[in-house]
Amino acid sequence: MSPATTASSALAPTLAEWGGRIVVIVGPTAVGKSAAAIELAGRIDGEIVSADSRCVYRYMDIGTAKPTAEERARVPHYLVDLVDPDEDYSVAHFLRDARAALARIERPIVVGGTGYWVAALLGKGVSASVGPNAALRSELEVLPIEELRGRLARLDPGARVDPHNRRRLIRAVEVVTATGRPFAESTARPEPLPAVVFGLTLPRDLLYQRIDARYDQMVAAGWVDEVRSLLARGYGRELPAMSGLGYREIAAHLSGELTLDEALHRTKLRGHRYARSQYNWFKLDDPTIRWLDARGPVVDQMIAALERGRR
RNA sequence: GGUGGGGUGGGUGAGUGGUUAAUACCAGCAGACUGUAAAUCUGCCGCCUUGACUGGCUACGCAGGUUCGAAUCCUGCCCCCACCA
Repeated sequence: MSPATTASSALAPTLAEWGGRIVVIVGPTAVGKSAAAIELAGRIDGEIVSADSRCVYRYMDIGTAKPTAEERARVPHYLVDLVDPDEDYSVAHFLRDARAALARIERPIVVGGTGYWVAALLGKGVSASVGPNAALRSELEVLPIEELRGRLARLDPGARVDPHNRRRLIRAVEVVTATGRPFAESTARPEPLPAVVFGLTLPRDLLYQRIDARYDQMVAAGWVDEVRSLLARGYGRELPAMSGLGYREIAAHLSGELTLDEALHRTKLRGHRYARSQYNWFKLDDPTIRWLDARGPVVDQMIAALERGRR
């Protein structure tokens, strides 16, 4: 429970009063989701549930644009700094933890750019309750892809999986092996959570400018040292946690493979691509998302929409 | 001034007579998504045309030439790089 709750709960509608709907803020990277969420939280006495696959890792703060200590002191944040960079954390953990958080927060604001996670939380996503099988994975990893396809076809002739996508093929084999049932039947569909979803967006060229500027700021804020200390702690760049934009590039710079400028440049370009791909989860023509131009008074607009929704 | 190397589609850069609108990568655009999701994978990507299979046009520094046919061979010119003077 937030420290501010007592003071303002009389004024702020609870989740139940909003028809039990959870506020969700989505949008591409660097569009301003976090800032908007923090401002919104301050005004409605809300608490933030992060749906960001990079913010769950400890020691990775600058490059993931993790909310700062000050921000976290002002507004409670959930699902941040949960695991060390060499630990497993994936959508299943997220669903478990996010649901647990939602269950004990009165006015949750889910904020995140990880489309798959948000979709899963809202009930659109699916996930089989089969954990990773490291031994099997490493065995399949080195198999020629045709053999991998053949293996899945023998286990489950009807499985529909992208035949080019090794990772998906492996996952399907893993699931079918564990359950002994067709892949399609292993779908676990979580019950949908009622939500009001706000999307923040910007024209592409402006968004790219903001992405670029943000990476410049991150470097100025000591991002290179952050990566250096991660490596020094023994967190190698091959870790999934290190797949966050820029970490491997900066690691390559630290080992002399790239100049800092080259590393930064590549990171920016990957950032553009990432932003683009986020629109595949949050589509501008999705009628369930209330899109707002990030240049506008988005928090006012959100509050107005929520007020309207109450009546 | 001389010698050698080179000028290819937004960028880098393959290609050395036909199967080449032209490999690949990047950028850009669109899409997929059952425990790595900031991951992984797919499609498009000269111009015009067709709903589509298609059809047409223009292209590999510039200008000529050889050839049935040239980005690829020859000649001249322009520009760039390296070395020599």
